[in-house]
Amino acid sequence: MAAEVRSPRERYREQNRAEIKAAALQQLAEGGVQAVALTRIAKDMGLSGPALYRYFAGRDDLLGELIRDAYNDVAQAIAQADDASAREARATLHALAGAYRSWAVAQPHRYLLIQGTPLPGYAAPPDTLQRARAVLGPFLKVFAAGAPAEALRPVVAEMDAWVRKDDGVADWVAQHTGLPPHGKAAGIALAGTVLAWSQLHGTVGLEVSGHYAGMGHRASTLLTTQINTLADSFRL
Amino acid sequence: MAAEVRSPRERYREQNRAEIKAAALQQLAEGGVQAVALTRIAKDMGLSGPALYRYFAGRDDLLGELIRDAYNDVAQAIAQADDASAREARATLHALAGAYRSWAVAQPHRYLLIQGTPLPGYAAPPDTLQRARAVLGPFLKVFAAGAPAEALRPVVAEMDAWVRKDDGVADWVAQHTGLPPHGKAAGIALAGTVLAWSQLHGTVGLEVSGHYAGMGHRASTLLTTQINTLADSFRL
DNA sequence: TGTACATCAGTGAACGCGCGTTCACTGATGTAC
DNA sequence: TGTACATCAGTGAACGCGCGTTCACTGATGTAC
Repeated sequence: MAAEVRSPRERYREQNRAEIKAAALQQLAEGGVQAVALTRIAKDMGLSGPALYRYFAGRDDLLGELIRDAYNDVAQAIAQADDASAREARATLHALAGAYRSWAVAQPHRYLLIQGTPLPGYAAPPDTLQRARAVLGPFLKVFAAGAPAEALRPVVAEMDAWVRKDDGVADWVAQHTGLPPHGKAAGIALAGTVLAWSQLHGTVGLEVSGHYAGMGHRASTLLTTQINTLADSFRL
Repeated sequence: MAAEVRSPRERYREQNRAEIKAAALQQLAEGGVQAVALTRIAKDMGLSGPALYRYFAGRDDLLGELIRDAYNDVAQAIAQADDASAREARATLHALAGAYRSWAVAQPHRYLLIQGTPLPGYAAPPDTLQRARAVLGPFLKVFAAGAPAEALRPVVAEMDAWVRKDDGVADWVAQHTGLPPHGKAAGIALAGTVLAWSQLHGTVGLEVSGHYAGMGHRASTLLTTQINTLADSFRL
């Protein structure tokens, strides 16, 4: 990404877009998605309502941007944890899971925006799947070297079949692991990643939704324990 | 529950309440919580809007009822699976988990109503916690006989401390297991239950939110595998 | 069996609200010669 | 350096919508004597 030269107008425009998004995020944090209202954003910024249509095609467009940003942001957080982590597989796994949880806990509304109840009537743009996969990418590499326990065999088998059938997922695996899609390791990597994702969503989703409130445990303990068990079952 | 004698008026009233709730559930299924609108329910039923205030104090009251019902319903589904299941612990666990998932998949909107993104501005009534616990109650009994693996020690320790501190949870455990709150088994039962809950929510929540769409695995395989692994780690 | 009253279901009008979005427009900023 | 034009940001008025909720009221159903 080369730093492009931008005209003053372009810079002004981008700054305003950013300000609109920031206001939208604040409303999201305060009252959920339904509270994100163009009219009110405009008022907050000292603009008239229609002015926002210079920057976004409409409410759905703005929400789509927030979703895009959230995916990119959490993906980046995990990629950073990946870079910064030790080489040892189990430690890396804990780092990745921790980054995922930290991101979510720090901004629950954004986590719920992308992983919570789907927005009724909102049609996700086609690149959403890729963005979602980018988030989980670093997990693939960790599990690729795993040796799954016997009990995990059914999941691995399904993943094997999947990666052979779906070119998109084969590319995804190849990109993060360098593995050919027809080897055993691809299925293992996918199995571990999906299991990790599911368990992450379980722990983090319940925590972020406030369902652990008044319960006598730390979510971090739960997560650490689950990750350890998962690592055990892949002999990492 | 004795079958009480009801006056015609009372029966009429209850039937109407039920019809209102049914209409609300339909709207919930079609457009999420935000689509549940008293005005439109009334129109669907051939009534004027204000008429509904004879039956519910307002929109929040109606939503509260839907939430109550959903908790009761899923709790009953799980209790039934408990009754119908074999005595063997692992089989029972699979039955409970399967019932949970089946209920959720059959009516995703109701699952999301109670386990999805919290409704902004909706204050859950105080008995909600008890209802939520009732759902998970049958799991306690299954895990009470478990022998948790070494890796689970931190979670068990926190649960031990919790059950000693919180009378509500001690009662809950005692009710479903007959265990005294200060024994080892209480903490084990809680640990298994919370872990199961978390993993159930992970699998089912992602499935119900449509995040597995286009993925090459069956959610049931994932769940079965996870439950097996969990049962292994408790030596069930 | 009949009358007087109380309870309850339901109506229609109205209030007040905020929303997304369109449209014709004004004025400022940038660009080409 | 100056002029003519094009582009763009932003406005104000307006449309149309559905919503939750209150209120005074009508008519039907139930109850007490």
